[in-house]
Amino acid sequence: MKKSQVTIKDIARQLGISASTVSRALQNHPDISQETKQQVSELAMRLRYQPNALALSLKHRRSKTIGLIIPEIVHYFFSSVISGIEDVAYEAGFTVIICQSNEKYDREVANVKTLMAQRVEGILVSISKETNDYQHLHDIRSSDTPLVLFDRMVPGLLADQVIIDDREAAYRATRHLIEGGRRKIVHFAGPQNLLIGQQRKEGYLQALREAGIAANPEWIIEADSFEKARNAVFRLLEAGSLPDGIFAVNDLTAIGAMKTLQKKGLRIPTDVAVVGFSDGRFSGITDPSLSSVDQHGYEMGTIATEMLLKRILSKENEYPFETKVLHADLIVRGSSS
Amino acid sequence: MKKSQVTIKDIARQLGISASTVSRALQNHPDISQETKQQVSELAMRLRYQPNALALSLKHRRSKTIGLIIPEIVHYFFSSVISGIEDVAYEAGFTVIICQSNEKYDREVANVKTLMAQRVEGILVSISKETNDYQHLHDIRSSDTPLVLFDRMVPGLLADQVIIDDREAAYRATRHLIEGGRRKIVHFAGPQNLLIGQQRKEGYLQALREAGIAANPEWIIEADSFEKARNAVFRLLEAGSLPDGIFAVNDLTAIGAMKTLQKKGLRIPTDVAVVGFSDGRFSGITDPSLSSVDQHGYEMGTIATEMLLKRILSKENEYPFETKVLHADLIVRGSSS
DNA sequence: ATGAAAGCGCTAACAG
DNA sequence: CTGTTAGCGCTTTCAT
Repeated sequence: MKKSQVTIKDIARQLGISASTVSRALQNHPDISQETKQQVSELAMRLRYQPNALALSLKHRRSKTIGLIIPEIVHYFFSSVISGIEDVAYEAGFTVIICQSNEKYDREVANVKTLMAQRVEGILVSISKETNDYQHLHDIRSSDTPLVLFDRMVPGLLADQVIIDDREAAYRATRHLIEGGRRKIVHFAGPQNLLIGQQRKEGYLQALREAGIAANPEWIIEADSFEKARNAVFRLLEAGSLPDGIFAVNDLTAIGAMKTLQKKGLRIPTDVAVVGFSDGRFSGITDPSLSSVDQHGYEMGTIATEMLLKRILSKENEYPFETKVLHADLIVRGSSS
Repeated sequence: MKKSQVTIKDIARQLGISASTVSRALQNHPDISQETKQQVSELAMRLRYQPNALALSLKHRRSKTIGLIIPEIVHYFFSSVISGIEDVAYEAGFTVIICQSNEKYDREVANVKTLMAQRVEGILVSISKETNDYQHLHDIRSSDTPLVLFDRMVPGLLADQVIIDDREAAYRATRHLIEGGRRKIVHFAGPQNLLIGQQRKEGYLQALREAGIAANPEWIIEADSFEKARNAVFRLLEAGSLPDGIFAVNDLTAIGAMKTLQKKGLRIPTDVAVVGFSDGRFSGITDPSLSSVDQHGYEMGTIATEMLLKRILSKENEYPFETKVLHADLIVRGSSS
C-alpha cells in the first residue's frame, strides 16, 4: 500500500491557485508571473513533486519509451548491445523497456504484446532461435510503430536492420586458417533457420571454394555450445578423422573444441588451429588465447537505436528501409598462429 | 509519425454502442449479453485492439511495472540476476524497466527519478561503486514505494535486502588455501566503500586470524580487474615477495593474476594457488580451471523480486524489513588443488 | 496573469 | 442489459 504521490493539484490547492497555473509555472510559461513561478517551484521542490509520466504520455500520446526484445541477456554480446541501446536512448530522454524472449517464440510474441500495450514509440528486436513466423513483427509495422532488427535479421521484412557482415567475417576467418596451411577445416555451425547461422556457414564454404578445397558435408557439424562441441570432437576422434582447423560459430563452442582436443593430447594451434566468433570476454583468457571475430556489440546497439530514434522523430512518414552491415574484425591470437 | 492505435471508442462507434459497454464486454462482465460480447471481441480482434496500458495505469493508479537499477548489465553476475528478476516479474504480470547506472552516482540518482516518474510500483537496486550518499534511496522509501536492495547493500537502510554471505564465502575460500598449506596469502580486494569489498576482506582476515597467521597490510592490495591484478603481480615480483596463495575479489582479477604469474614461469597451483569470486563463466575455461565462489545470481534475482512483489501486493502497511543472506558455494577446481 | 473546461483512454459507480 | 458521468494527472485552448 503506497500513499499516492503528490500531484499538480496538491500544489494548486496549497497555493490557492489553479492547476493550470501550476502546470504553466512548472513549464516556465512566459504568461506566469515570476512570483507565482517562485512559489510553485519552491513548493514542488519541498513536496518532492514528480510529474506523472503516465499521465503525460496519455496526454501527449507519446510515451518517450522504446521497447527491446532480446533472446537472452546473459550473453556478453547481447548485454553489450543493451549497453549501447541504453546509452543512446538515455541521451535522447527515452526510457527502455527490456523484455527477454528466452529464445522462445511464444514469449517473444507475448513481449511484443506487452510493449505495444505500453505504447512504446519504437521497438528493437533480435529474434529468438525458435522464431520462424514473423506475423508479430508485421503487426508492429502495421500499427506504424518503428521497428529495427539487429543481429538476427529477417530478410525481406519491411524494417530497418543492423547486422554484422557475418558471411564476410566467416570467410575471412576461414581464409585465415587456409592461409595458415590448413586444409581439413571443420565448421561448427549455428542453427540454420537463423540468418547468422546460414551466413557464417556460407562464408566458410566460400573460402573453401576459392581455395579449391572441396567442401565435405561431414565437416559441417551443427554445434553451438561448449557441450555440443565437446561431443562433436569426441565423435571426430572416434571416427579417426581429425581436422587441422576448426571454425566455430561462437567462442564457447570454439573453446569447448579446443579444451577437448587438448585433453586428448592434441596441441593448439600446431595440430589443430581454432577460430571462434566472439560472444564473451573469453578470448584473452584461454590458453592459447583464442582467435575470434569481434562483433562490436556496443556499437551495434548504438547504431540500431539511432536508426530507431530517427524513425520515431522523423516527420516524414516514409523513407526507404535500410539494412546496415557493420564490419566485424578478425582478431588473430594464439589459437591459430 | 505513427497512426494512433485503436481505442475502445473506435469499437464502440463502429458497433453503435457505448464505450462502457465495450469495456465491460472486454472484461467479460456478467451484465453484458453474449451477443454483444461476441461482436465486441470479434471486432476487437479484427482491429487488433490493444488496451492502452498507460491509460489503465493512470486509472487504476497501478502501473504493474517495477524498476531495476543495476550498475552494469555487461557482467555475467548482474545479467543472471536480471534473468531471475525478469522471470519472476513476468510470471506475476509485471513489466520491468531496467536502468543502468554505469557505476555512476549521478546516473543512479537520475535513474531513480525516471522510475519514480514512471510510477513503478517497486524498485530493485544494486548501488554503484561511487554511491556514498543514500538520499535518493530514502526518497524512494518516503514515497512509500517498496524497495529491495541486492548484492550491494546499504547497512541500516530501511528496506529489504538480499545479499550473499560474502564474509563467510571469503572466509571459506581463504581457509581452503590455508588448508592447502599456504601461508603467505595475498588478497586482491574490491572497493572498500562497498560492503561486499569490506566483507570479503573481513572473511579473508578472519581465516588468517583463526589459523594464527599474522595479517600483513601489504598483502591486501586494492585490485579488482584483470589489468590491476596484472600490475599488482608485477610489483610483487619486482619486490621479490611472492605469495603462495591469492584470494581475489572476483574471477577476472584472479585470472589476471594467474596468467601473469604463468607468463613469468610460475606454476599454478604448485607455486601459487588461486581462488576467485565468480563473475562470469570463466572458471571452466582457464588452465588450470579456476576455483571460485559461486554467487547464484539468478537465484538472487528471483528472491529479491519475490520480496519486492510481496511488499507491493501486501495489504498491511508495515512488516519488519528483512535482510536475506544467501549461501554462496566455494567450488574447488584446479587452480587451488 | 490566471482560471475553467475539455480531453488523452479507460473504468466504475449510478441510473435507468 | 446498457448508457451517462466523473475522474485518474496533466496540458492546452479559450475566456476573462
